[in-house]
Amino acid sequence: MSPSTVSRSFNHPELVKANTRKKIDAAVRRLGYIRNRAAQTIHGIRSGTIGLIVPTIDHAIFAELVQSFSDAVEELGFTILLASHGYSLDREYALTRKMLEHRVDGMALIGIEHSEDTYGLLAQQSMPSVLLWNYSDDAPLTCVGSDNFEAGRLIGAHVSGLGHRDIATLFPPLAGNDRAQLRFDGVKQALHAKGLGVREGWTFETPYSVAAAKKAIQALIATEERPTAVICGNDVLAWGVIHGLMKNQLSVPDDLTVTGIGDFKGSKEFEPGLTTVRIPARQIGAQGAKRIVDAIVADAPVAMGDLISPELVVRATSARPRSSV
Amino acid sequence: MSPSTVSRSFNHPELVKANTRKKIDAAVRRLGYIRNRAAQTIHGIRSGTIGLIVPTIDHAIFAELVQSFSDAVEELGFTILLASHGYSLDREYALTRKMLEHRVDGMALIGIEHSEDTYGLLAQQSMPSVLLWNYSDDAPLTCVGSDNFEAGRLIGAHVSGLGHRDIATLFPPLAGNDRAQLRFDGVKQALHAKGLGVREGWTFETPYSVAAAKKAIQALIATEERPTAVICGNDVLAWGVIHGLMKNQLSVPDDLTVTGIGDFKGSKEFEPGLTTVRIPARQIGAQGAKRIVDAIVADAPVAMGDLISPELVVRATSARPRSSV
DNA sequence: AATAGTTTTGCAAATGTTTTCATTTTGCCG
DNA sequence: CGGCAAAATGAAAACATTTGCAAAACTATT
Repeated sequence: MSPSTVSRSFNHPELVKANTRKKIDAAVRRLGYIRNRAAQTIHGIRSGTIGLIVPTIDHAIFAELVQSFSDAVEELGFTILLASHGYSLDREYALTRKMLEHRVDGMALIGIEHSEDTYGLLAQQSMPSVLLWNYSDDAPLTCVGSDNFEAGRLIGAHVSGLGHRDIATLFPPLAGNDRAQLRFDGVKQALHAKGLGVREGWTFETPYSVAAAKKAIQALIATEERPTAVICGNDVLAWGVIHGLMKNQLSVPDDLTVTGIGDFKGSKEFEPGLTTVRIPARQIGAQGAKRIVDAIVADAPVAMGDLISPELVVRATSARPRSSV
Repeated sequence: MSPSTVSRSFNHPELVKANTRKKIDAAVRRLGYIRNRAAQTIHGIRSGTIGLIVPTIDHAIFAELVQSFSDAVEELGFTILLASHGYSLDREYALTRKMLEHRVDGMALIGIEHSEDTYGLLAQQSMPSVLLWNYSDDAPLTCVGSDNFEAGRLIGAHVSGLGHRDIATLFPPLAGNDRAQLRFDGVKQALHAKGLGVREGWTFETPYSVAAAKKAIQALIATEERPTAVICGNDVLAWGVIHGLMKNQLSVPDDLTVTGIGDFKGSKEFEPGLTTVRIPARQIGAQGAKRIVDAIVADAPVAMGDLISPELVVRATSARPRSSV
């Protein structure tokens, strides 16, 4: 009947007599009582929330990641505080602060590049944190993700290995986006290894959308010289390119090879099936969730990260260039 | 220097001397102090969080909705507590409870169909709430969304108006999904109005994925008789159908008319452009956020809902059936 | 029936903040 | 420079809960 007993009945039921517990349960139901986690939280008890800040939820990639992360985290009894920063690392800092005010038990961010302030904040509050999506051995925090440089390298090697020499690239804006930057670097390295470079004027940067990519490729093919291959920074851009080419009666891969990175849902089923590099979003989300929750409940520093290897997936949008056949 | 002054300096800066405020700010920075919203919350002060529960984040539609809702809500100073129930209304109830324990200031749910318990809980806690995505005049709570029945009717009328008689439908599972159910009802009504029915054995239900739709349509066209049109419950299924047909060298719309519902990002740019019904997810998200925040800050019951009309978008995947040309 | 032990319950302090009220400080005017 | 109002600060109560400790209520043993 006293608050203490009610509290115990919720948190340590074995300490209260079955009979009292029953009475309490009845009263709780009758009054529609819902316990106040905010009041628990100020006792240093875990809030049961984990902050997740992504650049955007709008894109296929992150949606899949958020979903799997959220599933895994809920499974383990936590709830997600979600926010998106629209590729602004300053905004990311502000959002991180806000989540700390809410006393989240842990934080997950996308990528390894973050503002000094953000890193400082997390360290200073000794907040269990994990970086998702990209992996690097020397990241300042535990990370669970793929090697985006390697992903770029794989696709660059594949395309150049097919004999392409005139290669264009289409990437989302690289600033403040280490994932895209690393992929791009990987592509360049693979081409250099074959003595190739990306031609000046054939490296395009467009917003992350089918529409933008479609427009960009149509501008490109309207010019005199055409590349024989277009390496895209992700699958959405590749879809846009393919549709742009279809629109102009150009055939993939006969006229141009087009590749993506990511292997988003649907990329396999599309016709023609997209050649890409698989970055398993679901696995990253699930594994990342496990890591952070482990760190929280064990109250131990977050353990080593996980490298989830990217994997080349050759389907039907890449082929030898026509001239070289 | 006393807690009271610090508190005032944060919440009513005009009440503290500029000089003291400066000292406090310095100390705050030096110590890395972050104020504890949980402790504020127990004073009946708003928590600054809004609960959003969706069936899944994984699909294009909801991702877009979540993004726009989240953007609008952040703009207004709130943070989102996000969870997904995987189309289980019981799970939705449990998640709602959890969010109430976290003392969210408001709740947003998808669709109008929810468990008795969920509605009871929200009413009993007099929690400001809004239902997103679907609109109905006699919903138990304010809703901001489109008229999904009308969406179905529009596309049904369009397809039958083109002269199609042999029409198949491909929908996601209807149980516990009022949006899909209403669309389907709308399609049926439009066909009945023309004296048509959906043929027994030509109403398909598949999971919500390109892969599943592709598989389903390939099974269908392998049979003797083929429909001349396939009405899909959403754009993702339509994409799957189109790719399935392409795979089998069938042409859209020459061999079959294929339509979607939703007008997802990309549907316009895909080749051929998808005929569909636009349900403006961004607008719904933004408007829904506005409604709920208004209700929270005004401390008034959530006002009337908003009907955001669906709109037929005829592109290149629908045409008169060949036989009737 | 008294004792000892065990189980169950309640009391009180503590948590980090806000707010009301009272007290102190400041600034101004004569 | 004294007095007074206004401005700034602090002390204390309040919020909903948890927890250590003590009291109370049982149970079992003699």
